[in-house]
Amino acid sequence: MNVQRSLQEPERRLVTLSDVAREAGVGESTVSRVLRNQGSFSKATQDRVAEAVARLGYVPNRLAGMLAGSGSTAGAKLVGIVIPSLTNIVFPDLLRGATAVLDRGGFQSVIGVSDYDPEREEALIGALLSWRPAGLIVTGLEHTPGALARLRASGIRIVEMIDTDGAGLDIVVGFSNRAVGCDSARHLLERGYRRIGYVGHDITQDLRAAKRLAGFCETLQEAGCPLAEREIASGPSSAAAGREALARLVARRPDLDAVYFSNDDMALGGYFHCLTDGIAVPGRLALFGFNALDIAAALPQPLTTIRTPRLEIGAAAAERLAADGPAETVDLGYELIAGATA
Amino acid sequence: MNVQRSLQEPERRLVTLSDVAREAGVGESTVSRVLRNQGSFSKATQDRVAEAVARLGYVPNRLAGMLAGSGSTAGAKLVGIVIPSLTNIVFPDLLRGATAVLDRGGFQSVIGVSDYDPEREEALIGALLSWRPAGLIVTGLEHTPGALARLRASGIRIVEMIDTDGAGLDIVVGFSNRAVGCDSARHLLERGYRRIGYVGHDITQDLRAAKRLAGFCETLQEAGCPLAEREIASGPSSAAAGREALARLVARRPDLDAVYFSNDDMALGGYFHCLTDGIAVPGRLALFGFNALDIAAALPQPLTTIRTPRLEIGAAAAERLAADGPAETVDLGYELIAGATA
DNA sequence: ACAGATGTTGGCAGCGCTGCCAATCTGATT
DNA sequence: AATCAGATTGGCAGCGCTGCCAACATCTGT
Repeated sequence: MNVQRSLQEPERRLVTLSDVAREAGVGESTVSRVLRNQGSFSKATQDRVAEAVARLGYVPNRLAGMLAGSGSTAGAKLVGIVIPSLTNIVFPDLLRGATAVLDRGGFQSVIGVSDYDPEREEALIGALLSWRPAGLIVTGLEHTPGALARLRASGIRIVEMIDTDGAGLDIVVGFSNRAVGCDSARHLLERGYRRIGYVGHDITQDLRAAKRLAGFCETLQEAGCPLAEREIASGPSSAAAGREALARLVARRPDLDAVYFSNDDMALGGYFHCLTDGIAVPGRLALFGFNALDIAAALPQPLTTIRTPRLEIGAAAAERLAADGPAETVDLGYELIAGATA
Repeated sequence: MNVQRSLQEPERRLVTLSDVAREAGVGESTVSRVLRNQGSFSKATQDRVAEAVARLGYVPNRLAGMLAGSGSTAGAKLVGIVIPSLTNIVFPDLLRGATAVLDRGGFQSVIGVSDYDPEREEALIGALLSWRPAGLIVTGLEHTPGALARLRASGIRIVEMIDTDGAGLDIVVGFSNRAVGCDSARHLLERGYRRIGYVGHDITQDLRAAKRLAGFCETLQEAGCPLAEREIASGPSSAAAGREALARLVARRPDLDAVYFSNDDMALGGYFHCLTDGIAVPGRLALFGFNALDIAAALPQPLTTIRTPRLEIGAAAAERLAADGPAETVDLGYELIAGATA
């Protein structure tokens, strides 16, 4: 009850496990066992420890615990997660899916955001590795040589999320962006659209979008109906960028009858442009997005788009990380949402 | 160059600092100094250490470093951040602002997401405290008694973000949600709207929205023009929820001339309902949001809303955490964006 | 009554690193 | 040549906890 001392002492020493042991009149290892609910101890001991903990306001020191426990079976219950951005809802969703599973398994997760910068990703991987995590979840298959080397050398479980178009290091969970592009093209072709354009954002930043576009173009090509025109907005994807880019595109090519967007953010902006300029959708111009944002379904005309299993990917990544199965690629697929815009 | 051993040994031991010391032919402390670029050492030594590190593929163990360094000046360069959600863009923005500053200061951040659950927040605070962080950034001023007790007992710097309407523990950075509500009401009143309704989401989850509404209602009341009607959607805010809720509201009260939304997500849904049903905005019905989402500015009619300095709040929170100034409340204000919908 | 299970407990050596201090070396100063 | 400040270095004791092992205590069945 007396916390006065904190006012006097220059550096109040924090309560440690051995303080608790002394207070409870038991050994340190006993306290440790009780706190981790591991091994055996009597009910009486448990109560005395619990009391002592409460009385002293003891907070275990995870740093020490993980250090001491490292190298053994229990090991560090910790995983690192690297994502490129937090502003695109895709990544928070992946995070939610992963942390839900991880939390349940008693894992702590440490997150790094690379801002789509490969160099920064490499640095983050180094930083996260220095936490000695049980595993690492990263985004995409493309990494700097340095990052790849570190990941390989780490000897821990690595999960690469989202993209299955290419070779992974260990475990890969996602879907084929390339196939998404193909299916999107097929959908437009089936509906009779022939003068098809593309509106995207800076593709050097977003390799997955590039893969979708590649699949899209290829399918159009095979159908003898190549992509008519493309308009790339500089900078990251956003509704504003999509709106402006579509405006430029239709100004240049008024004959287009359908536009494929790099994602729903861009497509929403495109849709708003059509509303503003009185371009009939899909009569005059069809719009096709990617990601199935919640908001895209609430538009006056629900957007035609692709739903990706983001939470499921995050969850599957986390599950694979905890289990120790073989290296494998898990394709969770996607779903074409036939809205009212294409 | 030979990594064969990993194939033989059951548990390959990780390279440690003393391995590096041996390889470089120097003492452990020397390696430590070089790696942290602290204290003095010759260029020659530095090079030899760097080589040894590269040759061995050494990755420092942060866990050990922080444990050993704890209690001293350098201490743990670590902060914990607790936010209620990742799906509402507000929080990723706060995070971005904070981590940008924190990274620059050499801090690592560990993030916890409470899902708007106070109990879960308390648990997260406990978990983060066990990392022995230099400080903690939490969201809002309302916490469970248990959480408050832990925060107080921790003895570390605490920053509460976003909300300045109430008493904080230590440092508070944000703006007055109440004032936002008042200003929003004033704007509508000035423009001549008199039959004003409210569309919100589950307010028990979002205390800040409740404060805005309180300020809003009070100002209307003072103007002798009380809130005419309100419609609350269950669950979290979303465009779909806003759309449906507004539909219900106008069905019940077709006489309303303006609607205040709990935030832009909801307002966007409301706007879409108006487009769908041919309700003229703002002629027949004015719409007012909150948060100034990017997408709200790209609508055919830019949404009238409130821009909040999210990045700045995160950054200011991080700065205050690192510095050790006095406890204070920092009001970063907000900006009314007069769009075309109200 | 006694060996052998089973349950409970404490001691102590690390985990890998940093802080502190003493040792050594360098060059400049007297 | 002696002295000294400053630069450079290594040794070692922890940081707070967990894993391992030995020491008991208690309970079986014969």
